[in-house]
Amino acid sequence: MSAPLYQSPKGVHDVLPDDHLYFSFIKKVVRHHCRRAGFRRISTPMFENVDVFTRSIGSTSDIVEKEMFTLESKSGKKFALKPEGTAGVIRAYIQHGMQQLPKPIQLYYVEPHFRYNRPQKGRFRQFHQFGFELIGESDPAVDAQIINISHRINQDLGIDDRLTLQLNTIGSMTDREKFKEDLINFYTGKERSLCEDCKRRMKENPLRLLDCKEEDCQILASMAPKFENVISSESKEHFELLKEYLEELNVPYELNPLLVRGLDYYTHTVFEFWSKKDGSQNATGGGGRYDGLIELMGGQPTPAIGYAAGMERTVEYMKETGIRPPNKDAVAIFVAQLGLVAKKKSLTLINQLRDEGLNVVGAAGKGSMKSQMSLADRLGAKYSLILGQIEVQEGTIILRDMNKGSQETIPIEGIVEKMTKLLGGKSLKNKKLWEE
RNA sequence: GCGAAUGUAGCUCAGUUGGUUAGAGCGUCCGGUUGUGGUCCGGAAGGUCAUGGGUUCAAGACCCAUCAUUCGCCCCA
Repeated sequence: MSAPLYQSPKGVHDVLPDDHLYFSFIKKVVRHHCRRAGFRRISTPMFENVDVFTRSIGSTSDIVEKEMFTLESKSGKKFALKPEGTAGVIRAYIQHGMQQLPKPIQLYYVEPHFRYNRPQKGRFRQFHQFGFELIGESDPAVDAQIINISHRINQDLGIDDRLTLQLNTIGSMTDREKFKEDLINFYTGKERSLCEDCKRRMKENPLRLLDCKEEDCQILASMAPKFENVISSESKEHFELLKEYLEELNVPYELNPLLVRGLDYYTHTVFEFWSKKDGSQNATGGGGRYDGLIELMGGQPTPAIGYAAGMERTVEYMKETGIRPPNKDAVAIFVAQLGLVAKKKSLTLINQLRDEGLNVVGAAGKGSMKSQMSLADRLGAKYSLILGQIEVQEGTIILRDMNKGSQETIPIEGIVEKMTKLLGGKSLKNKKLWEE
């Protein structure tokens, strides 16, 4: 590739028309499921005060430590491009007094997000996520419903077979703090037997110590304190009920005691959808309960749970699975024309056909019949309508079936109705689009 | 943030141990005599060989830097 004068910065990409077929389809499926379940769409700004993220996600998490795109205003205010969706939604929830609204509050979003990390397969600096949050209900039945919706979305996108649902509970904030302490106590004095990564983990993310692949670390991990001994009976019961509900809903899951999420605000239920091929490396989405977050951000103590998934990864899995999204852009009719009078007539004809809700393209320039037909072919038009001087004079038009390669000359009178019938258009004539 | 590989036309790639005007297939455009696509045939356009330096009489090929992509690690969507 010879370098163009300008190219997109590292790790960020254009979404080209072919990929938008997938994006549109994913959005449609997400919207469908969210609406059915009472979620309403929200968009939060592309950037927030940096504190919104450091406070919620946790200042020691990787996302905050090294993956945030930060901006600074002339007056020295610090902002950050949003690295994930939940923090902004919760900020908006508190700011707009949604605490006063009847619970639960259910919100969904489809937005770009930004993380400054080294690009890789399925990992970009700008990427898109859809997600949903349910605020104000702590019952495990809600956890089951949220997981069920994400599972159903995967099913409708055709990628469910490629994924496994990993499920775990990480207890309450205090359970977890206690457990971290226990782990650190246990590992203190044993640092010599740990690999370099684990020495680092001990300081930064002790829960990950249990997840190491090194043999020596695994031996130690097997002797380490168990989370079962720390978890509160309340959290345990919550998890037991959740599992029952998931079985009732027929949602298959795998228990994964080592599943930890990278954001600090999670409590109790955590889950991720892992690729069967790449494991956690390419999780398509994940979520969990965050009962402490709203209070942490200055609101009333309120339980909540959410899920978010990456669109780019979803598209990748759809492609690998061979799922082709429907092409709503497909051209139904191509109108070819020859001569000035015919061209004039074809302009109104094209308009009339479009008013019937059909996708219609006509030759704009002055190409030959040959080049017009070839264009019709490449656009994948089902039918071509051909209007020349002779037809204009005779009051006829040629209707060509592009797949069969056959054509007939018919009266131009009633052609719009005929085409609408043939292609099943959805008339937009005399209809205000907002009345739909 | 760490380690490694790659970078030749819109796309997929050739390009011999450095040697004159840089190649193919696909795609694009135009033709194959009147107003008809998908096949076939012919022709054309399109590349300062990612960018910038350096070595050499000579560099797409060798060296360095930069940029981008890809693959591991870390982490995550």
